[in-house]
Amino acid sequence: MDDQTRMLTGLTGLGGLAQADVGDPDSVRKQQSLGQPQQDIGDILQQIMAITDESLDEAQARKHALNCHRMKPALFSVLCEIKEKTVLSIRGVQEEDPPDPQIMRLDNMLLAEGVSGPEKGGGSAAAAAAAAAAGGSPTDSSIEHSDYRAKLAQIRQIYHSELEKYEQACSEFTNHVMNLLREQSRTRPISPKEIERMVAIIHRKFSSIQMQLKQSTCEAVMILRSRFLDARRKRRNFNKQATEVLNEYFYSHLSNPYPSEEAKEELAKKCGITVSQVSNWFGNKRIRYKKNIGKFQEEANLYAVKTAVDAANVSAQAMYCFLSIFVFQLHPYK
DNA sequence: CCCTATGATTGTCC
DNA sequence: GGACAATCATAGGG
Repeated sequence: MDDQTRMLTGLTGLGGLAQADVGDPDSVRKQQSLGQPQQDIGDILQQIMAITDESLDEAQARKHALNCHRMKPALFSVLCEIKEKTVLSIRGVQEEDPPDPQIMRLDNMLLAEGVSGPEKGGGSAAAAAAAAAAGGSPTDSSIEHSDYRAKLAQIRQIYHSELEKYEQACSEFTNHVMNLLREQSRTRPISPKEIERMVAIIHRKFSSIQMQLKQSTCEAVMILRSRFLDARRKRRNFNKQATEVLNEYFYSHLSNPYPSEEAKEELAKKCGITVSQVSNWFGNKRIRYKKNIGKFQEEANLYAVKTAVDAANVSAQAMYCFLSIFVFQLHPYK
């Protein structure tokens, strides 16, 4: 049982006492006489304990009786005071929550993606950014571009309608609770401060729901982005010459196929691809070669022969030169 | 249409 | 931050 419920139960219990008192003016005098305070407290406790067994109607009647009781205002203020001292002082301090970093991240992302921002600029800007990031030419991406925009708009629309629903539900619920508390504050010791805090609690609850909405919207946008922007979807094989250059390097450095940063740049330039593409290529090549050396044997031989021939060409020239000199030395002036 | 090749991404490890 | 391993998604050949 929480504090408030306990307080309510206690008061309705007193209401029961009050009802009995109203019916019998003598009992007030009896109660006020110093002779039987123990007895009275016993009665009150008895009734408090009994209240949970009563029906709603009975409780209502007791509440009404309490409201009419002449001691009620005094009792009420005492209860308020006690409550203020205990409950509020314990819990009333650690409020004022700072802005949640998680929700701020989500907000920023939704804004950046054009979901939560102003209607027009955001979405198309994001789509344009998307197209640019994808590296596609404006013409060939225009179909996907508009598709992307349409899907984003759909997400946006769902997001806003859900948000509106949540906000409406939140304010409806808040109003309902506030009215209820105001109504009850006529019988229970509820201060305005407490109502305020209850509203804050409700808002926190609803904002956690809102966060879930934001979270799932972000996920949807990420999925959409990945569907449209994932470079794997736009993969093109490198041209033959580029593959040749890369393979030549790979097989001629088979004992240590790790090109330096400079070598990568050189290869990238030769092949007309980016350095990271070179890195990807070597990463893929190394792992795939290692996994199945047999499969690559033929290719390896091919490039080995190729480089051998190249080397031979060079050495043949050298050899010819050397031999010429040698022969010249053997047979000068011949 | 299925299967393999291949470029890119993601997550993990050092 | 790079290497690696697993995986994705498409290209391309039969």
